[in-house]
Amino acid sequence: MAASYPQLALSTQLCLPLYAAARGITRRYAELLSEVGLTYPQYVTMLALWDAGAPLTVGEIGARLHLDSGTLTPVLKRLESAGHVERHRDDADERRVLVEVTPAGERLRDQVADVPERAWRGTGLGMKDARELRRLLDELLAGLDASSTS
Amino acid sequence: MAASYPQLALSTQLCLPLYAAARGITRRYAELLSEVGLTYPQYVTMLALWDAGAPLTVGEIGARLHLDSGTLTPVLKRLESAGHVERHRDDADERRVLVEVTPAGERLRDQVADVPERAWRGTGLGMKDARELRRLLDELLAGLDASSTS
DNA sequence: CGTCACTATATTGTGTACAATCTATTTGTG
DNA sequence: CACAAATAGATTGTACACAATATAGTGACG
Repeated sequence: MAASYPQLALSTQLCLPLYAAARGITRRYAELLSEVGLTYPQYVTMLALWDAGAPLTVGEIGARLHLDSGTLTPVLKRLESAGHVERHRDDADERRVLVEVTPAGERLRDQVADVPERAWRGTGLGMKDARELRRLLDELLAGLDASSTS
Repeated sequence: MAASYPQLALSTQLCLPLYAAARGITRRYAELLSEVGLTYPQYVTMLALWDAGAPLTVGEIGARLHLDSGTLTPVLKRLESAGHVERHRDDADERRVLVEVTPAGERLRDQVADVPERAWRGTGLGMKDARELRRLLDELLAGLDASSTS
């Protein structure tokens, strides 16, 4: 008879709900964002830029979103051809590329201002649970960063 | 002066930590799974099949993992060509495809038995926090399912 | 017994993710 | 200053995700 492997049982896994919940909420955002022609990764990239209020390098965006240039470069190129951002080499350091929000990209902000509320509405997650979830995820992220760096 | 859009501030977003944490833990699993030649989606597919202890249809796997055939079909084909599963049309209903774990796929179970523990080690997430995180994610998943169905 | 709505899976096309590698700069260090 | 090591992005190749569509099989109803 085969061993039971309780540590592999689907019902005890934490990674699967995390994986499924992330895709689930991302899918919901994506439906709302398609109205303005943005994908979810494009949206969070814009969030990072809007939030900074100043041009960011590719690396700085990557640090905020935990994404590398292999993912960001094509995302930024699509945002640029859509007219939401502009990219130019930094004169002070020609290795770096500065990404700047255009006026059109700034106007996009109005159009997505209600997306978070619409996306989370109906998930049944209360304010208190949302805060607790956020705390646990931040703790997990900090742990992941710490142990991958060392 | 531009409006401040507090609901779009990175620091208040819940979707971004969720997105980043899911990719972070998936990446860690992927590093460990590469030792046996599995990707993370291939691993969770095997988990579902091992867990069921009997052949599952593509749809049944999809229901457990919240994935559709567009994602699962290529994953299952790779698992099949690696010799971990076999796929055949269900005689009773030719629309369905039954996926069965091979003896080689069964042996794989031993080799990944310690992956969850190794993946979570060092994240600093205690047993209590892990349980709480699991509860919140399940609640979120239930909410997402409920509001997408209606 | 057709046939039409429904179901299960596969295919196609677009857009990520990410490891590995490449190229152009920059920054010590002697 | 020469030049090796380090850094910032871009490129390449593989593998998801998922919407939209296509295809094939099933079942209920007239």
